[in-house]
Amino acid sequence: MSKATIGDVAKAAGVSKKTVSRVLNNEPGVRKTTQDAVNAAIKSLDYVPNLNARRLRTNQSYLIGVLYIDYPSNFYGSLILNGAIKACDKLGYDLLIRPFESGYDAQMISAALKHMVERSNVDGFIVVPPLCEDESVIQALEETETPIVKIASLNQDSHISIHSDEKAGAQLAIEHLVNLGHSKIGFLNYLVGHAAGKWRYEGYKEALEMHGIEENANHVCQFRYGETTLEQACRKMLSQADRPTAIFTANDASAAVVYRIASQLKLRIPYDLSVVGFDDDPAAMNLWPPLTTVSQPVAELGYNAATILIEQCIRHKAKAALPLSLPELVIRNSTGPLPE
Amino acid sequence: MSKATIGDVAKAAGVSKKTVSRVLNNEPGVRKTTQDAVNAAIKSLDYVPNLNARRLRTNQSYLIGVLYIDYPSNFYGSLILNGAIKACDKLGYDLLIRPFESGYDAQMISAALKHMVERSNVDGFIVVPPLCEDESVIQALEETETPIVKIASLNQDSHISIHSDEKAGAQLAIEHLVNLGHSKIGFLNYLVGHAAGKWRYEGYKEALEMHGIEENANHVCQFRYGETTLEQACRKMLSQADRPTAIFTANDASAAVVYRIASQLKLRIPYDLSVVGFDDDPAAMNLWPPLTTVSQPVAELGYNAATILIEQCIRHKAKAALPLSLPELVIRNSTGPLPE
DNA sequence: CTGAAAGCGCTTACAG
DNA sequence: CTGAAAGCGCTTACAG
Repeated sequence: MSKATIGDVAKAAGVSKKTVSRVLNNEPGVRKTTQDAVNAAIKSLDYVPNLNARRLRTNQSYLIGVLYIDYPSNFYGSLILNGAIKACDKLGYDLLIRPFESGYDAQMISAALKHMVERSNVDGFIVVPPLCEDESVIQALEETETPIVKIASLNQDSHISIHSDEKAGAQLAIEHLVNLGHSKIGFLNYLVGHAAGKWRYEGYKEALEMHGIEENANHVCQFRYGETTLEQACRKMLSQADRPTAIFTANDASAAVVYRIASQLKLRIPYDLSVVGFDDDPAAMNLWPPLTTVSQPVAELGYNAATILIEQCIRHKAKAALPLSLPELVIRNSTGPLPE
Repeated sequence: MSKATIGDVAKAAGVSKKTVSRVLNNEPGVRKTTQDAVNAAIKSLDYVPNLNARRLRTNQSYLIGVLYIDYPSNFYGSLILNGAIKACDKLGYDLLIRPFESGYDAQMISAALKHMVERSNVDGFIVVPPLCEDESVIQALEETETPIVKIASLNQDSHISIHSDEKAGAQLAIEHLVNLGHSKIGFLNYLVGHAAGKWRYEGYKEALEMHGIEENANHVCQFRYGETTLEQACRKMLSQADRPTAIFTANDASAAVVYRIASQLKLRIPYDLSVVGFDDDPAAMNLWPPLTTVSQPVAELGYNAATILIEQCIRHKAKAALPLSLPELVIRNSTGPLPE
């Protein structure tokens, strides 16, 4: 097991502990032949540095915290974690997760953050939406004076936010519908207050404009998540004489609502109505016909967030442009040509 | 912030560092008045012990790892994590998660475990099914010589396994159906090879026996997870002249299959067919009519697993009887009286 | 019941 | 390009 210490390696390589330390940390100014000798000793002794000693000495924990709301079937959060773990593995960090119940309050947040910072000494935080849109959370975070990176946040002034080009994703959806001949394209947004809802709506608007289609207020419904008027509004939209022939929804969960209402109104998908969602949520796998949707590389967001947090915010390496992931259109069976 | 050290506290309380350490660790043999003085100093200095120093000195990480397979909508895994985190918070530990893709292989496992043990120095592991039923995983785990606690494992000889009384849960389901007048009660098991599948089947059998009902081989279907013959078998079972009037499924996902087949066969739930699931899986929330199912306290399993791992396996406190959580029947609308 | 000394395994600050 | 000494903040092993 990992019993060898830096002293054993130093002795085996015929150098000082400090020189071994230099090699371990890729510090410059070590002769190539010395490096090789040290590396050989490391290998032959099966040496693994003692992280706890390094932690004590450098006063860093090499731990980063992820704050998210835990709700059933949170595929988004899981993928963020997966991506972040991959980045941590690569950079020598570990991930500390901190799920909150949806009924969290400001006091629970600040107690949890205090615990993570004072006891576990996390070096930084990744904050997943919708938590990163909660001012009380951000404020509590700022009080800890610990670096943070947000994911898909509306407010990008005070902190770095990692996201994909969701607007472009929405445009992909609209373009697909226009190519199928549709011009009466509705929009159902259940994510008002989220960056995602805003960006996807912007993409919808700009794509319509690009194709010379006028936006029709009767074909657009926007709500906060949890507002139960969604179904009524959807029913109303689809019951109009001048109803849309296609609907783009800001998330797949809303698309499921459209399916239900369409079935009640005897509108067959895709023959009478085309539907495009957003998210490629596995929970939508049960929808019939299979949903055409926009998929963004969520794990990549988690990976990028952790990487930027560690390299730029913690290690203060040179800042580079933030990566912008690209969503893709996944064409399945819920979209079809404009009915004659 | 947490700048004060044990030395500052010692000075403020007029005692030695060792005595402060005794108070911090609840070691016996400190006079009450001394304790009070130390605690007052701790409070006034806002002292929080430096975990990294303790880690280095005690050669423990106060970290425990959780191994699980990551798949979409893994509500079970999430609840285990939530419960385990709660226990860790209470006992001064942190949780390191390690999700594997379902296509994992033995080499990925042992590389990941090596990393967690040698680099992150985890003090113990919690292993979630179905990973804990994989012999290659258990073997790799044993090679690390680190304590482990399994959750709901078939093999309970070599390691502690935490689970609920799933057999009793299954019996609750059958009793409910018997009370509604049913005696032709089918069983659909999609979890062969899992402890859950075994225990739920045993509960089914014993409950039938208890009520003097003979088991009918044509009313029982058992498969490994992922075998696609489930639908066919279910259709066959329900197409028989002597079909069951009620079906108990070993998990909610299988109940969803029953719903689909029943709909194809024009069997109305619950009028023509009663259905009881197991898990109370939030993914089954979309089922109509709402599914009667057995719910086990999954977060409690995670809590108990972490507690036992830390107190018994790591700290070697006195062993007590393992806790046995109790499942509950959640009656919704998929079960009704035997049709006339 | 309490304390002085040593040391866990690294890195920092300095010297050469 | 390399190293000797000191020290991070705790706990262990011992002494009284």
